Amino acid sequence: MSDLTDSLKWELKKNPLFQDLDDETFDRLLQSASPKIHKARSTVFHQGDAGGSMQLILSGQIKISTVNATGKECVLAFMGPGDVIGEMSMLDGGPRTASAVVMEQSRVLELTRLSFNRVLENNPSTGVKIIEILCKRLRATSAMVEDATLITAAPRLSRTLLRLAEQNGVEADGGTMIDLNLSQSTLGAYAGLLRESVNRQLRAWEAENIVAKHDNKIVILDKAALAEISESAI
Amino acid sequence: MSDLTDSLKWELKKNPLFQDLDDETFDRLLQSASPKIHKARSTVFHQGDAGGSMQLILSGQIKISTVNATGKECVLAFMGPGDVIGEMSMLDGGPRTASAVVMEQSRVLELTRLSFNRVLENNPSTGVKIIEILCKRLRATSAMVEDATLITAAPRLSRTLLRLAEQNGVEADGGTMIDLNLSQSTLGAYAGLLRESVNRQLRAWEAENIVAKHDNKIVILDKAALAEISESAI
DNA sequence: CCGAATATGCGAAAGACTTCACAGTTTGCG
DNA sequence: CGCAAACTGTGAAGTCTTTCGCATATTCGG
Repeated sequence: MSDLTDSLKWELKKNPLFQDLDDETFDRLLQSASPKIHKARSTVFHQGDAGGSMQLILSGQIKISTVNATGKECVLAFMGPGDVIGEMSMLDGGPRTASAVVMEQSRVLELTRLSFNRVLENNPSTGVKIIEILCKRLRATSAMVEDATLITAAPRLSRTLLRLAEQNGVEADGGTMIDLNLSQSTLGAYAGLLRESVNRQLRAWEAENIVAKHDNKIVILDKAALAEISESAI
Repeated sequence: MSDLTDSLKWELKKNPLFQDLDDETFDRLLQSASPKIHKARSTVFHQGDAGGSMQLILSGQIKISTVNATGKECVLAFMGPGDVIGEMSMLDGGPRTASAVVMEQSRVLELTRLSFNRVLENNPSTGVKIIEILCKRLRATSAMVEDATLITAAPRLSRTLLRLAEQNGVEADGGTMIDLNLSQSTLGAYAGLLRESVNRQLRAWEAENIVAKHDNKIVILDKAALAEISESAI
């Protein structure tokens, strides 16, 4: 029996993934779904694990990242409320290609493959929603590949910031603030750069009033300048 | 009216994408599908275009790649017989994120969104096939992101070669031959390296009997050595 | 069959990032 | 409130790739 509150159910109903489901199907799906709290720095699932479930993020921030043999981290995505994570392994049965590490304490709803597949078999429109999610991921990941082939740090970081601004930007202080608690190391792992390089580049841009810091978050002051630096990509 | 031959139809039936379709649905889908020949160096679709169709490759080789503002190419994938390309834009209606450039004269079957959506709406299992295709793409692309964050040329190229060997490898000459006609530039654009770097690294490995050339194709002689170089990733 | 375009093979110099080392600062938890 | 752990900010040296320039080979088309 699920212990989901009505207000949570009502909240979930707004998620596109569930919008086309009739009440009965929706309720049945939620009965086998379990809400969980994950503390900061904990891991929702590990790279290499078998993945029989996906998680819908209700609150918090989670990063999807891998660590290679030498200990180098590579961040693939930052996910927040409304996003689902782990759907790939749930869908194709393959192992987790990356770990999900909690950046800010998060509340997630775990959906099992069994219950979700039942929905999928009988609701073609849910399949379409999943396809949309996967396409969106694929577009984001392809963009990362392109950016990652750039050589120098400036265009790489500028593209990364612009991408983050689109996904997590909020208007503030005469600029676009990237609403994530990012350390320079984590940003580096996402951009494919060393922490030191990120630091130096960011400081240089601060001096030029292209970016600023507020609340430990990055604010893009001069988007046009960043865009131009992006274009100068080598 | 489609001019597909019976032998072609029979061939298509074997593609997993169509396996679960009943004959009537299959025939209807093929009626609005058109077979096309594309010559080497031609483009099946352009980056930025609106994409209302996907292409099933019947024969040939096609590379999926982007070119940035500075003219630098980034190859996302090499696709061959049995693969579909362009499905992402067909499915989500977004613009093409990359161009499809023909490497060897190719025969493709073009499927339109309209006809395919009709199948999708009535055949949940086709949705599942598409989901599988997208998951596979996503795994491949994520792996590329990881590899691309590596700094030095040797591990990057070694991982690229191992990945290509898995996808397009055939046993030959006491090693695994990568069955693609790749120029060093193209390989570089795929690995995120300059043509010169690819050349130097390949020559070095040839001297160490780790790889060899046959028919202008790369043969991996010592997979273990390449794997070890991969692990030494920085 | 030949010529033009494309690919390959190198070498040397220059530049950018990485590495390593350390100090100061901030955060988080007891 | 205070300590420990993380994070930030920098400097200098070293390394590797990039860049530039050519010569040779190959390929494709006329």
